[in-house]
Amino acid sequence: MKVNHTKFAILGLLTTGCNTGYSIKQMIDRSLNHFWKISYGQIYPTLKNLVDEGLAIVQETTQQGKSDKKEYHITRKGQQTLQDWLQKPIEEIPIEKNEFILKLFFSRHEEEQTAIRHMENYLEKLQFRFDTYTSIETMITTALAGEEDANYWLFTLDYGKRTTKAAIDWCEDTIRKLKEMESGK
Amino acid sequence: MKVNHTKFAILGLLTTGCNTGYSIKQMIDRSLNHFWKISYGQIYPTLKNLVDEGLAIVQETTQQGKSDKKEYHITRKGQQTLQDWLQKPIEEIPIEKNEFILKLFFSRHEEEQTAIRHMENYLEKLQFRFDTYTSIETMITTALAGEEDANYWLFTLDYGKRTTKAAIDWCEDTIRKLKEMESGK
DNA sequence: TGGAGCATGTAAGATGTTACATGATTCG
DNA sequence: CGAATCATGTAACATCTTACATGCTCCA
Repeated sequence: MKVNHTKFAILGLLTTGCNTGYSIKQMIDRSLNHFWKISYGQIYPTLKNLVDEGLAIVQETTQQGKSDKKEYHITRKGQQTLQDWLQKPIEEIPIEKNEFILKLFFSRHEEEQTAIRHMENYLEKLQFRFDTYTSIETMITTALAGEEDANYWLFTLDYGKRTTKAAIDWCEDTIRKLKEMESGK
Repeated sequence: MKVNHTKFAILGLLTTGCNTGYSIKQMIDRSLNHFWKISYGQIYPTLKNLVDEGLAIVQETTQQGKSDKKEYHITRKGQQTLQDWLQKPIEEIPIEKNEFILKLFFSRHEEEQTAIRHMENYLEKLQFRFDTYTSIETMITTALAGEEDANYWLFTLDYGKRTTKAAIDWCEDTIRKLKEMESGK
């Protein structure tokens, strides 16, 4: 029995004030981006499915002038479904498919110089990511102090920050080791 | 232009002494498991493609008694292709799709008690993973001291250990915070 | 007037998993 | 003798990405 987590991600987002496909996508890109991502190609069909299954309802707003807009709202049945999913503990820790680490694994076929350059490139990206997390954190702490969700959002961000920090430290140490390997030849 | 990393993972494994679909799968499950995984449903067709593209050759061993066994070996062209891929720096850090963090994000719909239980379950799994890394590390350090690949394998393991350790620390701290939230109600 | 943002959607293809089918050997 | 391990493979399905198509509003 396999569950479609994407469906639940969208169902969950309907409870956070996002109620159009567009705003769901935005929320994902801005806040869930470090542990989940979904494309429009999944969002719109899934939204339709949710309505078909009675987990959400849609109100089509065909306003004057303005283009069509579909507002989705979670139903009681949808809330129950979300609850059930939340209650269920996860079975396995996910495996992060990491192209960079994969390349590193085979790097004896490369020169140390190249490996070092790639490592520095990766480090830069990690630092950028860390800074992004920090600024989102500041934003949540200041702007959403009262929001009920805020605590949990901060937990997930903290997770992102800590694992990224660990990766940054690893990068720095590994660059050092690679430089030693190179000079010790 | 999208590259099929799986193809390169298999090509790379052909250079580490794995030369049957079965042994490739084993290596993936035992050593690449923390940053890459591939099912048989991908391995065998990919191996066939590699041969079609001239990146590998196959020697069919139809031994007496024993069942068929296909030994794959990388060709010079395959080595070049692997090299080219290794040279190319990655464009983006991967996003780890994490079901657990996704659930946590929506956890205000749950009771703290439940969240704590889930957290403890996750922590346990992380600790198990960490221990696995440690034992693989010991194995590589003792058994493969001379192996050319060993250094790079240890780097990737260190990455796994450090990020897992960071996640463990985060778990412990977050459990503490959740307990405070609960008692402070 | 042109670009950014708001807004919805689909079709084709890439990618990956699961379940199934088969059969030999080895070890307890 | 039965279970585990070695060994290869496919078909159906699930999942996800990319490219495309459309059209509005607001602002510089």
